[in-house]
Amino acid sequence: MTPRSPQSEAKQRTTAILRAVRAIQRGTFASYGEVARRAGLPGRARLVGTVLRESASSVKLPWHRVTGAGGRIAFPAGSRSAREQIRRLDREGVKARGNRVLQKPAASSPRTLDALLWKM
DNA sequence: CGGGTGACAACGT
DNA sequence: AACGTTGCCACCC
Repeated sequence: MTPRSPQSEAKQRTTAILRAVRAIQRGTFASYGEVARRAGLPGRARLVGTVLRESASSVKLPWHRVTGAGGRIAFPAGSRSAREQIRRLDREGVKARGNRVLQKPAASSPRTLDALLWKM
């Protein structure tokens, strides 16, 4: 839909990504790759990271609900950001050990989509 | 145009 | 489980 100027396209991508991130339910989490897919941008996990980094200081987002593949914390272990993310997740009932988020019993299951796609 | 980089992912060893 | 590789994509020099 609509205009196809290079910058407006970039803007649309950003919007789609932010929307996908905001849609992650409290107490759940999703990987960069999954956020990208939900935003209609399969294969652009890195873009998700880029957008989050740029939006960090300008927009309020549940950024802590975005993890690396399989629940891995993307920030360096022990870094300020990593601890902050783990603390925020913990407050929502999502526990982590080391730099890895543990699966939450009933609530979040970021695996379901993959499970369906990959018949696991 | 070419090379380096990064809040990534998948695969192999 | 921990790395190293390769594929990707957008950006910046």
